Amino acid sequence: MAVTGFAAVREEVRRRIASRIWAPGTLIPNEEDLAYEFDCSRATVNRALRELAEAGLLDRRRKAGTRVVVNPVRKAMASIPIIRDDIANRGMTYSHMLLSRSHGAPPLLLHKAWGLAPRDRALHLTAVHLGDGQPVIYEDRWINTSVVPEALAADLELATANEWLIQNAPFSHGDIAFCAENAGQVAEFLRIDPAAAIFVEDRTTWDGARPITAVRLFHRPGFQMRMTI
Amino acid sequence: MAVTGFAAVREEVRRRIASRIWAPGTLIPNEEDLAYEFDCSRATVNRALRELAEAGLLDRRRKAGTRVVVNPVRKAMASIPIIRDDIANRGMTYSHMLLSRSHGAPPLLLHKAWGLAPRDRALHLTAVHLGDGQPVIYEDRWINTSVVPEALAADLELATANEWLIQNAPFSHGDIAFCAENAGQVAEFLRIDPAAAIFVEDRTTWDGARPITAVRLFHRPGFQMRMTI
DNA sequence: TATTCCATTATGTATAGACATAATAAGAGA
DNA sequence: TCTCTTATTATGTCTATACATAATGGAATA
Repeated sequence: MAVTGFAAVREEVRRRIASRIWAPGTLIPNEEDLAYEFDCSRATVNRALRELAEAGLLDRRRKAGTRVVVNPVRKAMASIPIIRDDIANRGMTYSHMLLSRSHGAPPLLLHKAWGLAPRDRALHLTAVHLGDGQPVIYEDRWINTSVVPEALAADLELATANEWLIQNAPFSHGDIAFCAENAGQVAEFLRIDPAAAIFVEDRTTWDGARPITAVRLFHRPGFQMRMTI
Repeated sequence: MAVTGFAAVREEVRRRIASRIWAPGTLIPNEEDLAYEFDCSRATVNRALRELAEAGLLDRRRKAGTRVVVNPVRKAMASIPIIRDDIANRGMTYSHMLLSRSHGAPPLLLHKAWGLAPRDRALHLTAVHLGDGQPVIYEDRWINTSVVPEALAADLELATANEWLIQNAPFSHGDIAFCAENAGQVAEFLRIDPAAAIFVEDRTTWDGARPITAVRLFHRPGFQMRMTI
C-alpha cells in the first residue's frame, strides 16, 4: 500500500465494502492486521474505521471485532439555518412581524411533555417571517418561562424569538419533525389557499433535560428541505 | 483539571461556548495551552476540538487558530431506513406491489440533470409499499440504465427496486429533498382524498458523478420525518 | 447441569514526539 | 508604496507504545 494517511485507508476500506470484497455481515480483519497490510500504525487504521462506523457502514464492538453492517442505515444531514439568514441568502429582504404575545396555559400535550406543574403558564408567540414583504413562514411558538423567565421581558421586535433565545438560552440538543398538512387556519397568515399543502416543521429544544421552547414553522407552498446522504 | 479524556475536554469546551465564557467570534486558546490547562496531551485536545468543529461549533484554520462560530449553523441528522424495515419496525407486515414497469424516455428535467444522450432511455417503475395490506408509500422511480443496464433484467417482485439497487449498484452519495404537495393523481394509489396534503421525498443517488436512480416517495398522510439536532 | 470466574482478545483511548501544511506576518527588495 | 520571499505559528496527521475496557469462551466450581 503506497498511499498514506487515514483518509486513504478509509477510502480503500469503503471501496472493499462497496465492491463486496468484504460482504455485508462479515467480519473484517482486525486493526493490527490492517495496519500491517497498509503499512501504517494501528492508530491510523483506528481513525479510518471509526469514521466509517460513525457513517454507519461498520459495526464495531470490543473483542467481537469489526463487522460490515448488513443494512447500512444511511444518515442524512441537513443544515438548519437561521431564518433571517436563509431568506437573505435567497436574495430577499428579510423582515418579521410579531402577531401575538400572551402568557397563558400551554396546550395539554405540551404541558405534559414538558412536565409542568398544574397551573404553570408559558409564553405564547405567533409571528410571520417575510421576504420582500411577502409571508414566507408562519411561526407558532411556546417558550418555557419556568426555565427562561427573562423571555417575558424580552424585546422581540428587532430580534426574532429564535434569535433572542440563541443569545439568551442556549440549548444542548433538540428534536425536529417534518410533516405535510393542509394550510387551514394558517392560510390567512401566509395569504394562500386553505386547501394548499404546506410543509410543517416541529422543533423542540432542550438544555439538558429542561425544555426551552417548542415551535411550529409553517412554510409557504413550494418550500423544499434539502439534505445530503 | 481533574477530569480526563477527550470527551470531558469536549464537554468543558462546549460548556464554555454555551455559557459565553468564550463568546461567538472570539479566538480560543491554542491546543498546546489547552493541553497544559487540562493536563493532557495535545492529541486529546485536538480530538475534542475537531469533533466540535465537525459539529459546527468551532471554526479551525491552520495558523489562524480556533474560533467560536458566530451563527452556529446547526446540523440535523436523520436515519434513512430501508422502507421494508421501517414498516416492519412499526409492527406491520410489509408487502409491496409493482404497478408498472417500462423502458422509455425519462422526463426532460431528469434527462438533462443526468446528462443523457438525446435518445437514451431509462427504466421507469411505479410501486406501492404496504403495511398490513394498507398503502403506506407510493413510489415513482427512474433507473439510469446507461449506468445499471442489469436492472432491465432484474426480478423486482421479491426484492424492491431499492433493495435490488443496494445489492447491485452501490452509491457513493445522494441528495434528498422534502416537500409538501396535494395528493392529486397519487390519491388513488394511497386510497386517500386527492385534496389531502402528503409528504413527498425526492431522492437521487450517485456513484461518483454517475447518476444511479431518482425516486419520488409519496408518504401517506400523517407521516412524520424525525431528526435530531 | 448450571453458574461463576477468569484469561483472552479487539477495540478505545492516552501519550510524547515528530514532521507536514496552510495561513499569516514580517522582512527584503524593487 | 508595493510586491515578493521567508520565517513563524497553529493546526493536521502519523508513529510507537501503553494501558483501559467490554465481550467472549472456556475452565473451574457448586
